[in-house]
Amino acid sequence: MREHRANPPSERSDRPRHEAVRGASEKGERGVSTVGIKDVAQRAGVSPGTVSNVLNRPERVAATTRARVQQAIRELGFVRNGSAATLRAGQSRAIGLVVLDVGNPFFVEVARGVEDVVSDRDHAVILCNSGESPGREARNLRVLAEQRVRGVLITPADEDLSHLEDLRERGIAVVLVDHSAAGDVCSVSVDDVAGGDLAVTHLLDRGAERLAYVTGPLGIRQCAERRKGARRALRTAGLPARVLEDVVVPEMNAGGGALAAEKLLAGGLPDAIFCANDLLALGVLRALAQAGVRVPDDVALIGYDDIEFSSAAAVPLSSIRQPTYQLGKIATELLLEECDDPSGHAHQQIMFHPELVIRESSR
Amino acid sequence: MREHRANPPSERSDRPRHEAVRGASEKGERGVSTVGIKDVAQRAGVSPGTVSNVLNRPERVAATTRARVQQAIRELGFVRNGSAATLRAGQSRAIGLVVLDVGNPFFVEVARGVEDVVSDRDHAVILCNSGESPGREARNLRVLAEQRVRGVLITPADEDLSHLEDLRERGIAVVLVDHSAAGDVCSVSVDDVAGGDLAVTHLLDRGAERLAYVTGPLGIRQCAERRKGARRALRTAGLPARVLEDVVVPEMNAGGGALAAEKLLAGGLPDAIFCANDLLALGVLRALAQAGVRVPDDVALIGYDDIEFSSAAAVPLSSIRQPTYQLGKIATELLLEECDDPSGHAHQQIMFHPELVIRESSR
DNA sequence: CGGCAGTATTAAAACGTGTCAACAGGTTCG
DNA sequence: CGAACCTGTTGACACGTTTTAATACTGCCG
Repeated sequence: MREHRANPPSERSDRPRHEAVRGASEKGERGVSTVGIKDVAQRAGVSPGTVSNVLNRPERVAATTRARVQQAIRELGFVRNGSAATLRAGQSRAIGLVVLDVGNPFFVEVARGVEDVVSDRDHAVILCNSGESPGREARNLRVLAEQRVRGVLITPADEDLSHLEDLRERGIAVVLVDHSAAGDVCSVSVDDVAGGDLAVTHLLDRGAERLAYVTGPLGIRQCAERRKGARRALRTAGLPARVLEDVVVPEMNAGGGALAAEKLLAGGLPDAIFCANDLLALGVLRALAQAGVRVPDDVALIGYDDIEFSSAAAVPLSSIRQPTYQLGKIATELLLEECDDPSGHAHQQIMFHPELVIRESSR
Repeated sequence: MREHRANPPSERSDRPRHEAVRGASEKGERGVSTVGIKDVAQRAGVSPGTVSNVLNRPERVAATTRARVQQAIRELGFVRNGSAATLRAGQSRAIGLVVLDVGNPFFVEVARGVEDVVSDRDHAVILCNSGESPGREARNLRVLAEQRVRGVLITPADEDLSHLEDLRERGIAVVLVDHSAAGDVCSVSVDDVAGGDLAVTHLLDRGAERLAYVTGPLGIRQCAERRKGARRALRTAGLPARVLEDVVVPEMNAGGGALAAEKLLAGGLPDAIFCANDLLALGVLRALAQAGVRVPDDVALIGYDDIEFSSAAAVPLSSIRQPTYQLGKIATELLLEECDDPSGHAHQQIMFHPELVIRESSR
């Protein structure tokens, strides 16, 4: 097992590849030489083309031949070289999924929906994390383009969708996830304005008079839309926008929530806090508890996404529930449909409706 | 934008590819034809080899030439075809990471460690989820082998490591994560026996006399080792093994925890419960609370992993903390070291020590 | 002015698969 | 009995990049 193939092996012209493979039937002595479709063909006594057919259109080859080839594949331990296949085909059997935060259970659930659909069609999914940074997002997209993925599911980190347009010009289908868009692209989303409205209306019903909205950067569409919904709720109730204070933090996780809570504690607490996601809310909750503030008695709190942990929190968290798994599932179906028939495909914008879940934190 | 390249286009022999690309300088009209290294070369007035050099060893080409090539790349919107590069090189610039559960914050944290190291060396990481199923694990490994990844980081779903041996015979390096192993492979793990001991010793110190161990399948090494540690703690305290009842559930998540709690409620509650991970513990906690059982007054509870949510739980959860991020980081460094110099590489087994974190749930 | 030591660039040969036109052998039909 | 057809199989080529050995160019010294 020497010399696994260091980077520049330089001279390796005269290795007797076939013999090495054939002679290694005792296994363990095989060495690192890869066995290719040709080796299989030789072993099975057919041409490489037939082996390729067995792999890709098994129905076109006679049952007995097929069996012989498959046995040769097993005996030699052949695994198809995906790069060569992709190169030849012009497309890989993979799609990309670019999310804002893999640490967020919301996206993990979306990913489950994606994977379930994709693996049925034996494709693979390449999961990328943009961390809400447009820079990382761009790098991820470049990698996906290099890999020649069939399509990309993405929750964009900002409103600039020009990178996506570039992808589509290259023939890579794109579906927006949790982000609605103008017209000429598929998208699957949840009505965030309605969600924001739902949350704040609930807090107002409960008697809140001074509110805070804890959020990530407003460049992120979800954050901006939920804010819009929140303000709509105020208008409906006949209240001025100034009763809702924005608290913007750079990261939408528990750390960001803690930071927001510090700011609020320093500046005077409101009656009620609406957080742009549950991670923020959990961070706020913990920081408030440490400061001796009682939820919901001193401050009511509501989050967004209804992740699993919310119901198990110190104070079970009210939240806005979204059909998360469905989001991933439908988006993937749309994407694959577009991949399979790009010309006959009509772009769709699908929008789900969110749902209010009331728990202890705002009771 | 018609006909993106449907599956069997059948006749497309005489398309004038070059012209199509060159003529599309107004962009938007470009069509789907891909621009390759040759197009760039032609545009910049150099040979394809030079373009390749600009991409891979910029220092070998004169500054003025380099600039011209880079401009051509921009103008044409060229992105390198990763498959072709991989095919030629025999290896892709990617490593695989196979985890038991992407939904588990423990593995998400490991993944962060991996990604931070890997992106410094501008490689990519392909994240796969085995869902604790050996079958899915095997499929994932096959995909990774097809992609010709440089190496694989894996938390095996069972004790059968033969698939990994196959990979290594193909020249794909393997490092075990959170799993220690015999001798001829690198591994990075945490002493699970010590962790189990720590947890149960703590519960015994607190006065527990009848215990339960809530765990996933004992085929998973972590579960088995933690159990071993738990029993060692009993022996040390001079107690018989039968005071610790095993409650095995199929999935190590909150749902599994709830299931375990039902069983315990039906069969008579113990004094103290040790869960093989925090997700299970959170599930147990919630189910107990619903049944009106108070933690820690009626039952003490301790989890494992110390994920972020544990401290924010309804009853803040005691747990066993592991250096999770480090686990991913060190494992990746080991893997890349082995990839870079397979012959001069000595396999190492690194083992960290876990730490007891006491919170409300066992106070 | 010839030759020399660099440096910059090129041409051509791989890498392993998928595709497609062509063909062999067999069967059915007129 | 030959023609038309069908099924299985074949060979050769193309996919886009990297790499290596060879070649062109540039000053520079003898």
